[in-house]
Amino acid sequence: MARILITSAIPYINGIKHLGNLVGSQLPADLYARFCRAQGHEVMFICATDEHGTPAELAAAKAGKPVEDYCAEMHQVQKDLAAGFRLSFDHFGRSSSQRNHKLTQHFAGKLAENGLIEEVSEKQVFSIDDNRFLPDRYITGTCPNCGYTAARGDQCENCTKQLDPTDLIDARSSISGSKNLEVRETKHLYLKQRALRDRLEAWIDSKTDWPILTTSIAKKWLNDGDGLQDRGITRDLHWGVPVKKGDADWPGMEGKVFYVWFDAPIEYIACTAEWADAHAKPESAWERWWRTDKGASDVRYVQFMGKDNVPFHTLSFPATIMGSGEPWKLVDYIKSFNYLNYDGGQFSTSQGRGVFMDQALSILPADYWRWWLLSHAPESSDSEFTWENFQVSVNKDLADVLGNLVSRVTKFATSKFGATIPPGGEFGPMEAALIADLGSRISAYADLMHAMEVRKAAAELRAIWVIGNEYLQASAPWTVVKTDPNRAEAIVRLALNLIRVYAILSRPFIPTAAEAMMSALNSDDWTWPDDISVAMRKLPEGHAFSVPENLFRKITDEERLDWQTRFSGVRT
RNA sequence: GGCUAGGUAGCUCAGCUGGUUAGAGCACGUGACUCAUAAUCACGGGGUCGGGGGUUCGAGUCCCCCCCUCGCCA
Repeated sequence: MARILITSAIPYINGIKHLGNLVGSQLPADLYARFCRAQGHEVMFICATDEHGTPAELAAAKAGKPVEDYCAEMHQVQKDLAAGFRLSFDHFGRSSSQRNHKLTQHFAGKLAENGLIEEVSEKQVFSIDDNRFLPDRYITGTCPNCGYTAARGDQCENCTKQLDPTDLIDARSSISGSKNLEVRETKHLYLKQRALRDRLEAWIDSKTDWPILTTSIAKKWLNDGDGLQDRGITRDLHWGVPVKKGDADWPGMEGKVFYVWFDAPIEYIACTAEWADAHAKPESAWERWWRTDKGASDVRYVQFMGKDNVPFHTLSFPATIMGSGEPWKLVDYIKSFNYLNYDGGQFSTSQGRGVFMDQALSILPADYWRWWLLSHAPESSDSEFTWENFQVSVNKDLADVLGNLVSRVTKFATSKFGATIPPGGEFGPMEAALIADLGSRISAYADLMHAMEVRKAAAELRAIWVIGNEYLQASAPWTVVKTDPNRAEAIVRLALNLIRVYAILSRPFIPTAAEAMMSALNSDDWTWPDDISVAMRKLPEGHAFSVPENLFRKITDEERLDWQTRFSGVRT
């Protein structure tokens, strides 16, 4: 039994995530976590909300709420949606937790001790009416280059020229519109990533088993232009982790907070501590996952994320860990995803385009989405959601191939032999062939799941479902029963056992349906079928079972057309 | 403009270091079956592997040029 630490990129607190966000990290991470648990491994599966930063402050202001209240509410919303999608986090924490405050301050203190923090004075635009410094992109004005009147402080979107906020003509705050701005001097902390560049590169180079998508992005940042740059890790904001050096105050940094991208990945660790707190466990309970000097040396740490998050996880966060000089666990494997597009364009949170998690659950149960999203996960390239494809996949794979199989087996068995496992006959050559085929396919499936080949694993699972139908068609118990009832009983006994095995194999993808199957078979034995021959004889003769409700219903053309129209426009 | 990844049957995609008649699922056609959610199973039609050169006994698979899509960056 191995110990596996799994983290999903933490979703930003601001708003409900769309299906593209879901399939890019949380959902495949859940698939892997469920698979590892099913195989009997010890798993710690962590996710949280990423709560700090300007967008959260602005969203709270727009909602007319204190930012603390806004974040607490949105955290609960996201937590409920995660539960709705059956995401099996061991803990769903918050980057605003006290645990994360302490740990973030701790890391900053260690980095300072090791000479990796530099204090830099810089000039930034301060909005007197907003009583805050403005990040460059929250300053609007007229572009001096092309005259575009809505240019941002960092770049003109019209002529793409890079700008400095002070270049803008008629600059104003995009928060309040106020032109009452002035340039003020402010001091910030920089993490000297350059000093860690060679160590980071050596570490990346040692990861020969990582996907090219991951390492190429990291190397680009290490080598492009002047190479890896030092990075500001503080901001002049109110909402965030106050800048401290461990437990001590940081002279000159009063009233400032750490930058959201500094504290967010640290939340992976802090969240595990939150988990321990929530379960009244001692410090050692979470430290054994993260501290290699306290039991984590045998932990395999896997991160899931969209490709846009790769630089932060391959460079920034490792720089924090390495720079601390303490024996924290570094990531062992990064599984990154491309983007899911929506009906010919992109999913867009800001434009409200596509299907969002709450909307998805309001029209169909989680399993339907989980199956489609995972079996079409954007692994090798971007992939595309279309309603036609969704309808066809759900109807064919879930309703016809799997759902109907469960239905035909349980109904036939009940009508001919009653609602117990029939005792007659023996398994013959057909059964032996099926069991042998099943054994090699399950082994292939497990290998793909272990390798996190999500699409291929889904295809293999589907193929495993199909051989159940093939077997039934070939053995034809509905014909055999007329002349040789004992033989028919053996066939049915095998088919019923097969459904229990399918429940185990399918649970990582479609947990709700899998549990319905297991429950219909009146069993609670989720042991992975390493010995398939034993697993196929698990349900004893006379064991009672029931006919479940249809596991999946079909999506009608009318529904598909309705949804297509309903979700074509902008979310309101 | 630079960089990444792609462009393979109507659709969604597999095809590791080049090697027998290019594969899967869906869709389509024919047949079988009737236990089942008009489900299932078998068989079949269909592709000059974006275009053009080149290397090789042999290229979807390597090299060069061009075209197109997507993303990142400047």
